[in-house]
Amino acid sequence: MAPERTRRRIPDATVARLPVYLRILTEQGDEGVDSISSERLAELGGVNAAKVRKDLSYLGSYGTRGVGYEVAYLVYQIRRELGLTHDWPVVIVGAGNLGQALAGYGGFGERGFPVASIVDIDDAKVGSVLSGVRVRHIDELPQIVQTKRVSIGVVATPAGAAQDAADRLVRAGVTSILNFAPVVLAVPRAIEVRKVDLAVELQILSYHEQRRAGGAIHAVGNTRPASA
Amino acid sequence: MAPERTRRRIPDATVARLPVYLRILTEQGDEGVDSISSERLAELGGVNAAKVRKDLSYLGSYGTRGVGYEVAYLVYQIRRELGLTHDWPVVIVGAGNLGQALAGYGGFGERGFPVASIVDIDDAKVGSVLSGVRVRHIDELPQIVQTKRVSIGVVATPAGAAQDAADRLVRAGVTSILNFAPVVLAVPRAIEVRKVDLAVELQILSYHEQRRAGGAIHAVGNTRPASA
DNA sequence: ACTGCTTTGTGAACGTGTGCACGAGTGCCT
DNA sequence: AGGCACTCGTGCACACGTTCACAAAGCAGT
Repeated sequence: MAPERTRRRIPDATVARLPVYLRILTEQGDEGVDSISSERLAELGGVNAAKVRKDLSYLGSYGTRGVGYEVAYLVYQIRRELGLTHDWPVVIVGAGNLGQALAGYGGFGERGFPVASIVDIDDAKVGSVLSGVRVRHIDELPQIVQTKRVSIGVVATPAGAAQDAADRLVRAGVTSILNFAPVVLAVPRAIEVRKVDLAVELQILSYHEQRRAGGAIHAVGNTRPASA
Repeated sequence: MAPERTRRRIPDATVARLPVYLRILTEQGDEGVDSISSERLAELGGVNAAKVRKDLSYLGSYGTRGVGYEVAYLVYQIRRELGLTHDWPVVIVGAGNLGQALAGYGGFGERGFPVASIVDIDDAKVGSVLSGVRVRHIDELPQIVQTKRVSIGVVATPAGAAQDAADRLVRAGVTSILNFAPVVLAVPRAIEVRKVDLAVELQILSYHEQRRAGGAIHAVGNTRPASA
C-alpha cells in the first residue's frame, strides 16, 4: 500500500518545457544530429542556455562536458520522465465543432495520445464517424474508460455542458482532464486539470496591443496617454 | 478626481487572470448579481481571495470595504485595461482542419475578436467559404491587414509552414501572434507571441499520470498503466 | 602528459509570484 | 451616535523561477 516515495520533484516550469525540448530533439535526431549543446538547444527552443542545463539536470547528469548531450539518449530520458514510454489513450467529450477538429487533428495519435473514443450527449451525433472514430453516447463513458484504460479526458463541449462533462469523466475514473471550455471546472483535488482557453489568450494579446498603442488608436476617449 | 495618470505595469500573472475574472463577472452580471466580494469571485475563479484583491488593486481601488466590488463597474474597468473597449479583428492563416474549427468557433467574434479573414497558400482552398468568411490567398495578407486594421494574427498551419506564416504576418504589419503550430516561432522582439500547443498540454498531464502511477518507472516491457 | 578550448552542472544572487495577517474603511443596527 | 460585522487594500515573509558566473570535466592535438 505504501506507494514508493516519489523520487525527485521536477518544478512545474521545467515540466512545461520538457515537451518542447523533446520535440526539438526528436526533429534534430531525424535530421541526423546526434549531439547537441545546451546553447543550440536553447536557441531552437527560444530560451536561455542556463535554463536548459538546469532543466535537464533535474533528469540527472546526462550531458558530457565539453561536448553536449547525446540526442537519442536525451530523447529517451525525457520520454521516460514524461511517461511517454507507452501510449495514453484519451476520450473526447463533445462531438461539436471543436471535438471534430481535435479528432481530425492527427497530432494526437502520432504523439502517443490515440483517441479511444468520442462521446456526445446528443443522440443525433451518436453513430457518426469522425476521422475513423465512431461517436458514442456519453452514457457509455464508464465502460469506455474502463475497457480502454483511459486516464485522460478532453472536454470539448460548450461552456454550459463542461462541468457536467467533467463530473462524468471523473465518475468514470479519469484522473486528468484537458479543458477547452471557458469555464473553471470544479473537480476533486486529486484530479489534474489543464485549461486551454482561446479567449484568454486573445485577451492577453489584446492587453499588450492596447498597451503598445499608448492611446493612439481611435480610443473611446478614456485613455490618457502616458508622458513618454 | 480619479488620478488616472500613469499606465502602471500589471504583472503578467495578473494579466493572465483578468480575462477569467472578466468572464465570471460578466456571467454574474447577467444573472442579476450587482455586487461581489473578493471571496466569492475567488471561489468562482478557483483562486485565492487575497490574490483576487491584489490583482484587482493593480487596476485601482475599485472596491468598497465592507461591501465588495460593483460588478458592472469592475467589468468596465477590466475591459478597459485589457483593451476590450473596441474589437480587435484577427486574421487566421491556414484553412485546414484547425483553421476551419477556429473560424466556426463562435467564441471569437462574440468576445470581440471578429475573424477579418482566413488565408491559405493553397489555391484549391481559396474562394471557399467557412462560417461566413471567404478564404483568400495568403498573398493578399498585407492588403487585408492594412485595410481591416488587423493587429492580431492566428497561425493555424501545419508545423512546417508556421514560420513562413509568421514571417508573412509580421511583414504584413501584424504585431501579435497566437500560434497553434507546435513550433517555436522566431520573430522580432517587438512582436508578442503566445502559443497554444495541445501536445505539450497532454504531455504535462502524462507526466502527472506517470508520477501518480507510483514507482513503475522503468517500465519497458511492462507498460500497463497502474489501475489504482 | 600537457595545454588549450569547449561545455556541463550548480551555488548564489536576483526577480517574480503567492498567501497571510492586519489596519483601514464602510454600512447596518440599535 | 456608537458599536459591530464585514471586506478591501497592502506590507511582509516566503516560495518559486530565472540568470549569472565559474569550477569541474572532457576532448583534441601535439
